Amino acid sequence: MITRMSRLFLRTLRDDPADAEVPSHRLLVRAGYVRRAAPGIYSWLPLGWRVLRNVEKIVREEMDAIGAQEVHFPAILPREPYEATGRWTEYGDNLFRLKDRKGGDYLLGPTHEEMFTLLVKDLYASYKDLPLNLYQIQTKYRDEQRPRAGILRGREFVMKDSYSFDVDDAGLEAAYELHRQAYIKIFTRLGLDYVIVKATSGAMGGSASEEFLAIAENGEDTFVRSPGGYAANVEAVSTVVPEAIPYEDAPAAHAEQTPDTPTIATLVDHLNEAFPRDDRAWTAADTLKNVLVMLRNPDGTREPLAIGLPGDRDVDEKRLAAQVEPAEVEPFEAKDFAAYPDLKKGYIGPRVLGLENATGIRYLTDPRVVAGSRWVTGADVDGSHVIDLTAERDFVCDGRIEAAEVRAGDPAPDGSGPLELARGIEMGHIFQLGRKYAEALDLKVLDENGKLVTVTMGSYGVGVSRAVAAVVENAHDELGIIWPKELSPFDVHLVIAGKDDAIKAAAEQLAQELDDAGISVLLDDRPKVSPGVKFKDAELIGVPTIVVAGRGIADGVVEVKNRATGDKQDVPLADLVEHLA
RNA sequence: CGGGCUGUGGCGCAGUUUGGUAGCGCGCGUCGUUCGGGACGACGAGGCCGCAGGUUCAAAUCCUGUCAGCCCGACCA
Repeated sequence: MITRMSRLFLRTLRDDPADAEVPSHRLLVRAGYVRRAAPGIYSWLPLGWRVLRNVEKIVREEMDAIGAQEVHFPAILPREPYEATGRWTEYGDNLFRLKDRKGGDYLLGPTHEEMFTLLVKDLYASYKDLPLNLYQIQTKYRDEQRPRAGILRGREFVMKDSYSFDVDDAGLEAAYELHRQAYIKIFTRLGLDYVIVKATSGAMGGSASEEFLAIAENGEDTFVRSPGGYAANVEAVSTVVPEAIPYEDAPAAHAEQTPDTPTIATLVDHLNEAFPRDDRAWTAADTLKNVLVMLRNPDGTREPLAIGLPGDRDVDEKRLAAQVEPAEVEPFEAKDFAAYPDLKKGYIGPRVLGLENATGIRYLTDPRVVAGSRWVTGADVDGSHVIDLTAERDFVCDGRIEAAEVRAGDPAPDGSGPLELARGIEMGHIFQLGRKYAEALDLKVLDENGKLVTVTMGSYGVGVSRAVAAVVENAHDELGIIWPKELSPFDVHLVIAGKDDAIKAAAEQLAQELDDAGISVLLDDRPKVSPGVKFKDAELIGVPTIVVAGRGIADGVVEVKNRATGDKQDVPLADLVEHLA
């Protein structure tokens, strides 16, 4: 069927909408793909709906190809399963909750682990039924505190989620690898510039986990990569541990007066003035900073934690949070200091920290604090620091922690060169869930010995509606969108440029021929619309091939334009179908 | 939840300081001219000025409250 612009439910906007900031949001609204219905909630117009379905088609094909079977759950879900896994409360305000007329609790599904697990439990009971891979393409609901960036982060969005069910770890790993390969195909077909990064498992629990990030300036996730191909989420980067340093001949630690040096900067200045080094100046990296936080465990108990790290680095809150999960990090407040009189704020040293020392506070250090490394650090007396305090000889810690910020130029853990920081949009997430949900919901099967075993699961997601926006972020210019072939709402945008009946007739015939050949056509047959407007709209809408039927018709040719490159070429009418096929 | 900015026809905005007939551009309708890079003229339709109170003879404009949007931060399987 030929789609006619004269009848298409579409209105393009000449100006950028005032409430849109990021390119994908601006362009999808301007070009008439979506309209905002409520904060973070969008309606899809004919053009947008076609693109969304194209994404779904790619996802379906690749999921079907690995033997996953499509199902469809309700979006509105009962409370009980989410109560069983603790997520009714864990999700907090992010959950859209509602009540039925009898007062029963329901929720709009933010994700469907529980429902899939229960469905399998409902029907299957034997190892012979496994492995099993199920997926759905569903509308998900999360009442985000601050939806933003249009389609990129909405409160209602379309997601493909799939789940694998296996009897053993080997099966889970195979299912995971299958998904990984399928995702590579999906994101390649979407035309996204993406990277696969190691991720932390987050609140989902489980172990192995990777994220597929579309590389984009407007992305919300920071990741690192090296020239040698290493890539990881910032939370997952491990520090390269320096060699231990022999310390037999190291000078003894000595406490010195360092009045009015409450910050690292003032301390370094004071050191260089009062205790200059022979070889070089003191820097912040010579100091050992001890940061205190309070951890709140899921059961509500609180426990202090001290973190020792080089003074030139700050604690990265996300990295710290990922390390101490499921506990939550809270600030160490004045009243907490009051409870530990040995802590001298601004002059805290490792010798009062640690389970075996005065305060009994657990003390974890950055991996860079290796045996034999020498530090300037607090002397636990107001106005005094210790110089040459040597790790292992003069103090010990209770363990290591990866909580220091990662900086551009830091070495990649696999030796593949210096790290670079970049931003990405999370497009897919695969992980080996393990038995967390199966245990909570009691999904067990009989194994070949007739013994009950808990099923192990994997969970895999693709942001389908988000992909539409991510692709636009990746592929646009100042004129509008530039769709990759597989996503474009149409194969060809045919513009009638001219009022001649001969031009119209030729264009109509071309449209029919293309359509007959299975090439979908958007025909701009709007009467009384000037060619300039039609060209601008075509560029804004972003169909990759624009064909102009205009003055060339007299010579038996049309102009074929490549939206991406701007290349133009005259093609004889008779050759057009073959040229575009 | 903190900080900043903003709510006026479908879209983009002016008007608010100093209260007194609600305006401009785009878009939309009719007619005519135009027709390869967002054409022109004429006439026209469309607005409880976010909402609720208050002050006043009179409120888009002043006061109080409230709701919403956007951006930054915190949060985010």
